[in-house]
Amino acid sequence: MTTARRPATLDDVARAAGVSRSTASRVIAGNGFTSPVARDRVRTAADRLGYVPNAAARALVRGAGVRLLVAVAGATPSVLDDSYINQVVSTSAQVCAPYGLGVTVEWVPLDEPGRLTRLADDRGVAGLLLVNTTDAMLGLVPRRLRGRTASIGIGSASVPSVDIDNGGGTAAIVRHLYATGHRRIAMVTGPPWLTCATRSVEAYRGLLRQAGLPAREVVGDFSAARGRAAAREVLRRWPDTDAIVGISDATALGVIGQLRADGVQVPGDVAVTGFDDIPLASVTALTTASHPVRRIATAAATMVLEQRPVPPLTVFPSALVLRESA
Amino acid sequence: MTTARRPATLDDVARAAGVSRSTASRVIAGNGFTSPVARDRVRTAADRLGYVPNAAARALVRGAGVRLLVAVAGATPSVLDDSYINQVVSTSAQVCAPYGLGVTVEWVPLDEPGRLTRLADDRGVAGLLLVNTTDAMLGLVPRRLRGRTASIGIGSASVPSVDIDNGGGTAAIVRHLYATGHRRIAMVTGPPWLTCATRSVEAYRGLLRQAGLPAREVVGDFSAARGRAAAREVLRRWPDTDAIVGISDATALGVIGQLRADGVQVPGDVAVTGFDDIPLASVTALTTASHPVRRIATAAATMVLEQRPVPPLTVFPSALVLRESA
DNA sequence: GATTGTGCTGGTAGCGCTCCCAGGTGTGTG
DNA sequence: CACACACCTGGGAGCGCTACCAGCACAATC
Repeated sequence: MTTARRPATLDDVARAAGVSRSTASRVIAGNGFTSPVARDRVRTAADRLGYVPNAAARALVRGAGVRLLVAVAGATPSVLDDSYINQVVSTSAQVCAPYGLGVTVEWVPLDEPGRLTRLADDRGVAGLLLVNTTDAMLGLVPRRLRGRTASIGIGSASVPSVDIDNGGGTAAIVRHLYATGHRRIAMVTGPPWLTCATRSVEAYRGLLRQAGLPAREVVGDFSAARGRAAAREVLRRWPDTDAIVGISDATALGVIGQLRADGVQVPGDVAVTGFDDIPLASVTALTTASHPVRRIATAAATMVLEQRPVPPLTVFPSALVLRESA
Repeated sequence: MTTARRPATLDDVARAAGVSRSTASRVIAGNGFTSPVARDRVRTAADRLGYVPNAAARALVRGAGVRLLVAVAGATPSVLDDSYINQVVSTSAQVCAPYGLGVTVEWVPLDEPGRLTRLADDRGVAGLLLVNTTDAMLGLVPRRLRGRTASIGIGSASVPSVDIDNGGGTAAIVRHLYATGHRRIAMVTGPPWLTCATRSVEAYRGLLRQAGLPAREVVGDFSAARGRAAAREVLRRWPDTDAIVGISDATALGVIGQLRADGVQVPGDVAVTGFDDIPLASVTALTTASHPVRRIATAAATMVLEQRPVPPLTVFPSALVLRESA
């Protein structure tokens, strides 16, 4: 409305409201004593001038930082292209917006966890979101950011974390396969250094051991491409396999693509399951387990932004989603 | 290595290097005259102290802003959940990281483009990335941010834009269908208000008209769910359809899912094509056109960050990707 | 009436940085 | 030898904001 050549500052607001800058600051920031009269006048003036607090100035004086750093561990920088990571970043950005904070993603090489320290030492970093967290990273969070850090996908005492119940989800899947008569169940796993992936594998192993069945594992990396190759490897090593558990939906879709290309019927000859329940899973009729990434990311980002002191570990349940591939 | 209780400031660096703060600033920021000796001493001191410039202070004095705003137009806030948007946000965040800038996403309702002004008026906003841009939005970019704005997916004189060649990609697909003998070609379109989606539709219409064939259009929205419903509608209205062009891969996969569920052979009875070449397209053997979202987003974000004055419109070519669905 | 609160206000010192300006050197030109 | 002009430096102001502190009024208490 106002033809603001120069955007309004707190001084402008204070002058327009006929109070001091201090009072205006108190009203806007909402701390300290203010009379109803002053409150009202400052608010009106601010509205009229279209005043928007300057995030940089506020951050500077508060020593607060202006962005959330999403630090993703991985073997190569290409982890950042992953759709899971994309969702975490995008969701965090949504959560941060109302706080006037931005989001930044960075890759932390597996063999150089120290990179985390360097990245997080930037005073512009207001909080830390650890993804694909390794144990090494937990010890490298700068003291300044303790209490402003959360991890997605690892259980830890030092840093609050939020995760899906990988073990539970995988167990439900394996139980379902067993219940439907499968006895020669293979798994395409995730990278072994990833705690959350490991939990799935452990659930798989545990259940098979309990049933007196041998495990058949091929290492994967969540990708569809690796899933294709892994499918071949599984059938080469154990040709009588009648079910393949994928660590992710992408993996499973890769497996299915390869099997069908090789003339193997799914689920006729081999049942295949995924994990994540991505939108395409319903279209491709994939049996999978739910993985509400956005809810997880929202919970984690909120933990950081609000400095929730209490819940050290939040676990979202994973529900079995039955479709046709198994 | 230094036990930095308090993080190093430029003053600390200057003191350690034995120069004034001004000189240190010049060396770090890399502008103004500095002697090789001073440069070296300052750099060494900065390294030793682990100095990282304070983004907030820098932004404050430069009047610069601390984050890139990705503004996405759409009917509902759920556009922000879209995987395409996720990729744009995530890629932008990667591009912004080295600049010390964060990223924020916000939804601009179709029926309230003015929201854009309010969001962009925040002084913390250093640049603007418009996605799913409508004409109304172009006029609402605050003056302060002209020249710090780019649009993904619209051709416009007022704002530099970068986009995929939707028309060319779709034309290549339609030509391929025609060349392989299809004459009753339907299309599941995108939302009509979206310029970039419209270009695809126009290419489709133009080519059919040229060939003397009637257009068969059903409105979609890029989603797989809508694709399923649209497939039904196409076959209900034009039962003899022998090819369906999807506006996106998700749409196409939805179409395929529904067709197969209804006992229609793909590509035997009906050929189906997508657009985007998402990772799963190769797994599902979908014929499609490439759409390098990350390269597009990188180009757009870079335009904003570096204030490229020159290229008003960058168009990435879209290549036909032949697979088995058509 | 003196004293202690309680509620509110304005002045002011910075947060860490950049940038302008006034100066300092040293080298070349009239 | 004066002068211009390059290159380089330090001093200092100030970006917009918050937080601290002193101070004022008014009421409640002794």
